[in-house]
Amino acid sequence: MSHITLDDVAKVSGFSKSTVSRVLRNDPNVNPITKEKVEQVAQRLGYIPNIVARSLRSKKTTTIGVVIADICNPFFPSVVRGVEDVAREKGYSIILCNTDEKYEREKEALNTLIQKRVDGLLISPVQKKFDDLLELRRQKIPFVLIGRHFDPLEMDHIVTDDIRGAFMATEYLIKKGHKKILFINGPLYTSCARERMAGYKKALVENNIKLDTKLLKEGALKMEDGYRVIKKAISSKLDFTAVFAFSDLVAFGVIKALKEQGRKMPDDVAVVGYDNIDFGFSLELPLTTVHIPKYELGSEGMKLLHRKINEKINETQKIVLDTKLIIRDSA
Amino acid sequence: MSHITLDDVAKVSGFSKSTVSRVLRNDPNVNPITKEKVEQVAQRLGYIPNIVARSLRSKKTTTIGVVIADICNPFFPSVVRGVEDVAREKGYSIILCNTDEKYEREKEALNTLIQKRVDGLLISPVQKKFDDLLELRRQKIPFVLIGRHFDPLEMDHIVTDDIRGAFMATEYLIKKGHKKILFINGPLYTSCARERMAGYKKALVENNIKLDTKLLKEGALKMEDGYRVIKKAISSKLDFTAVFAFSDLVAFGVIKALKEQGRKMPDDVAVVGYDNIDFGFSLELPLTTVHIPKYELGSEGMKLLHRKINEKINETQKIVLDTKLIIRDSA
DNA sequence: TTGTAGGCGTTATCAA
DNA sequence: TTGATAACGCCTACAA
Repeated sequence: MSHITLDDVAKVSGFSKSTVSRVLRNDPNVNPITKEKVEQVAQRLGYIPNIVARSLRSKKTTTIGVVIADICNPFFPSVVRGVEDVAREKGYSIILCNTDEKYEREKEALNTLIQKRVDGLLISPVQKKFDDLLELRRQKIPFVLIGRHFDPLEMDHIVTDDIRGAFMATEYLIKKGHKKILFINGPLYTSCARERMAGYKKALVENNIKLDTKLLKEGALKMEDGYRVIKKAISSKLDFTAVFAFSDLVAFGVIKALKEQGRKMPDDVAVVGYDNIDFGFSLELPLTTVHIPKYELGSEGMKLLHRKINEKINETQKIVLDTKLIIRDSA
Repeated sequence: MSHITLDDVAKVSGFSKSTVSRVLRNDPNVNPITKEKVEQVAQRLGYIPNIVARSLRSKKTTTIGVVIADICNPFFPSVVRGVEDVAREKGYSIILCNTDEKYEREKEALNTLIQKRVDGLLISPVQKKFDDLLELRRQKIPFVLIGRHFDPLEMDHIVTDDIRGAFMATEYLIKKGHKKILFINGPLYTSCARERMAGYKKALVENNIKLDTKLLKEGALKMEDGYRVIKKAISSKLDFTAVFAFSDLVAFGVIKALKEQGRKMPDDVAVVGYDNIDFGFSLELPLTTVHIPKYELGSEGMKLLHRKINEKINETQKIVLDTKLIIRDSA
């Protein structure tokens, strides 16, 4: 309850509200001596600017919304950290929302964030629907998509080269002699799942391996999903010598299931993950995986958003970051 | 730029601003028919409440600040998730700030958060200084400390029973026959490091083992710290048969260094961590550790904060959650 | 149940 | 360089 307002500082210092406001905003159009005096009074009274009031008047909240699936998914902390570092540097705070990949939650989050008048948004969209994003656009609220994008819709985004990532992973397995590569993909409503599928197929085609749709699974997001798919695959006697998982998390489930079945890795079955999350290196079986620049996804995404907010850029900006194959012991 | 304001809805619907305001806040004192009409108009015009304006007037932002060391530290995502789940349920958003254990950063974060008039704060304090927290108290802004606390200062907090946690870990090692237990503790300016030290000593005393200060190291927070301490200990021919690390992260560094030295675990050296972070189970060497209820630290912390904000509780609330020893393969 | 008036604390605009 | 005045969009108090 700092009851001290700009008005109080004005009265005590003897200057007008406008002048005091200028001083406190570091407006250059103010006499240095005045500035000094006002600052001293403000200091002495313990004045604390009310950003809510400032926001109402200036229509800027210096706050941005960050909407992700789940901060507990080891993919996201680095992304969020990248965002926050750049945001802080530019004078923004971030409001964090988890959607758990549920469209309704995403919609609610965006609604709240719109009502709170954030200056912009960074979103890793669920992609089951996108009406909420169109609404954002209609409201002319700047936003940048992170890690996923909508093909036909022209929306600013920053993603990784997942076609190439999946291609590298698959080709690596093929070069190792594998022909029956079980691909446990993510939900196909996500752009990254579709692109990884494209990369997987491309590698097969270029190496003259016929696509076997029985080796294509989709919808995996968590460790349990990988575990379940493998258990089922084995009980139904599916024939495969390698697994390419949608994420390291899914790969962990795969490895767990495979181990329970007594399959040796990488000899009986080779496993490749995706994301290169922390500690993937110190696992029982150090994971071969595709590295995604998570921190940069966040930091560069925030930089783009900042430009979108402050410059009037009309063209859609699309940033694609490189992926990299990390070879360890699991394949 | 939804230019539609409450005023517009009032004019179009033919009612006054107050009535419209009542409708939109679900104030019971309004004729259902009126409510219906107003809601329809609001809907038709695409009215979006401006929470900034509401906050200025009502002095409530429905936003709380969450100040932690680093979301990339695997300890924090669950904590933050616990906070966010409860916050969302109660109608709050969370602004996330990382301090990297730097007091200046904590102070800046709190400053910004105060200026943004958050309704309350959840803080995992750096503890090198606490002037900023006293300022918070002076301003009568509700806040709850998470995971750390200040002994003499009466501040609301939620922590885990680290004396007991460290006691259990140490005693477990002793029962296994270890007498020379290297304790790589965290920075002693943190309450949890001091309490774990107390638990460590208590276990020694109760088992008639003389404390060897050469086996006491402090200040470790990251993986590198654990790695470095072990390297140095070995090069200086320090004699130890077990290591109790401040965190799983530190333990990872310990294990790495030990492995490089060709020491077998747990036979040559037993290692116990702390926190029970994800994937600690699937490491090359599944980690024996002390479990901390991270999610509950966040969710219960948020519940307490919510009570602090809405009820006028004067007594300091102190919550202590249980810790639990998780025995796996590293010790 | 509804309406009127005023103010929350700041910045924008215009004038001096 | 400084000041007066009017918003920003909403809610609170009080009156009708």
